[in-house]
Amino acid sequence: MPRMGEVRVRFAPSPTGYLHIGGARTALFNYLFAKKSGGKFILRVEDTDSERTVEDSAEKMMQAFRWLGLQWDEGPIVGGPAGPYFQSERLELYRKYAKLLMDKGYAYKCFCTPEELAQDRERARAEKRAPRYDGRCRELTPEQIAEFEAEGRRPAIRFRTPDTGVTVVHDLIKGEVPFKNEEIADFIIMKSDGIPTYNFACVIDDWLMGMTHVIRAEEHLSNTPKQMMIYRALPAPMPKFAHVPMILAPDRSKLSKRHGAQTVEEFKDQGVFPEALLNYLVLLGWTPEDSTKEIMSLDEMIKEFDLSRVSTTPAVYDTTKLMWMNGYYMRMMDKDALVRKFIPVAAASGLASREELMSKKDWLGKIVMALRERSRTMNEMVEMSEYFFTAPTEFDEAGARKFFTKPSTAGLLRKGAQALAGVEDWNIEAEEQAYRDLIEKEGIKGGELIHPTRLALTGRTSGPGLFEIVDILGKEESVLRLRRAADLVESGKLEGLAKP
RNA sequence: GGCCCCAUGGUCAAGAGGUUAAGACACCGCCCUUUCAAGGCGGUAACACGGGUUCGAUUCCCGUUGGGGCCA
Repeated sequence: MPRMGEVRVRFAPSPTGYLHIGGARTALFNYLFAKKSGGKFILRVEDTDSERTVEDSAEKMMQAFRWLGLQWDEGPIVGGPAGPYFQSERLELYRKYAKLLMDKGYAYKCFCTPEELAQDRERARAEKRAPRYDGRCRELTPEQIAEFEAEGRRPAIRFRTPDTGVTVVHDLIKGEVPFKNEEIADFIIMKSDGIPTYNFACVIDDWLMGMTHVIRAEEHLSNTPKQMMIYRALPAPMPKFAHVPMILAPDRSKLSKRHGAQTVEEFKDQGVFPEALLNYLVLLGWTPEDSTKEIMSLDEMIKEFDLSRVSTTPAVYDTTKLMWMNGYYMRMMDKDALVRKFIPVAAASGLASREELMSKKDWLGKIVMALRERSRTMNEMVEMSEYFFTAPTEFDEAGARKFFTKPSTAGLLRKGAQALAGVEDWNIEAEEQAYRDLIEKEGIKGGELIHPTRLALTGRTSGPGLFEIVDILGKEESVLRLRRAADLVESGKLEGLAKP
């Protein structure tokens, strides 16, 4: 049994696909609220709609939670005292309580077929009336019921809503939200196939699982009075409700597949760090008391989280800021951590084998530190590191036009190669000194040698400091690439090698 | 269509009757500099509209418009 007074909250996804960022944010708020109050965070899978349930989806979502570091206290895999945590395994429970509500007169059998109901809705729409159930099966006599059943019709079960009065939701975020009972038509709690509807299963589970607070997306606010009616009929203690504003796509519409990256998994695949994603998400709809403080660890979020500071305004997510934040986390990360994260991504991209990478950790450390301030995601970093692993076969077009067209450049590159070849003790200072000496001897500006050298070494015009590159590449490779580039410049055959 | 929620810069947002209306991202400029970043400094940019209430409304109330949600 749950401890008396223990806070219990849940995140209850429908396994219809991947965990999207709106769901992740709602789950995060629940998690923070639970941890802040020393309570339990429960995961429940709402998989009663078999048509919409996607194979493996629940597993994928759980993986996403694990990756984010949001471990649930009760739920699938870990179990718990209030299980099972899959709704599909709780059907008997819903049937039992639906019967109880019928016995008490709060619910009744409805024999209207989905087709008939659809027709009614159609007609209502045509007549510009609110489509709502007219209560036609409300007062069926036992004889009529027997007759329908004799015809083989399977009834749905409807909840009888009050005709008068007001149901007010005392929402922890929105405040008092009143709904006129007359606006709420009798609604189905069990479909004719014996499957509960969302509103019903949700109440039965939240009740039986001992939820003290229901923190969920605002799209459920309009469903809440119906759920409250069920709690009262059961009767069951009512949890406190908190509806968090939605996260909208950049065009201000509801998040959907056509809006590009918006699932946790996609961000993971882009090389976004879980701590950065979490940090970004927590700021969507919530600010700590010191609103200038944006960078927060999960522990700090737990310490500072407060439902009263959750905003009432829907938020549009902005991947630009997420990317900035990820870059910030990257810059804060130390060498070893970066190397650890770099290896799997680099291996997956085919830059080098995992084994090879594992054997060159010191060398990778230099790469990672050179690129740390220039990349926002691990994927970007790996992409930028390419030339450390393979000599460039193409050269930036604008760069080649600028730095590889002067005939004197070839000679300069050769002299540069020679200078580097002469460096005894291979370290950044010595390498730079060799180049500086050459620059002085030639009486040229630093850039005249440095820019063509960078292009020769990397094929690119931007990147880490030249001597960092030279140092990482090593003497032999640097000299080789410089000579090869010199040959190329001399040949004048830049066509075909230029990358547009 | 009915009901419900929401409305501060391009985005996230603070503010809760009297403020030069914070901060962050993005953008622009300057500095630093071998490039690109990072960093530093500075800048452009907002209270949707109309009525009230009030000595005074971004802030409170009503409406309009717009967006979102639920009924589906």
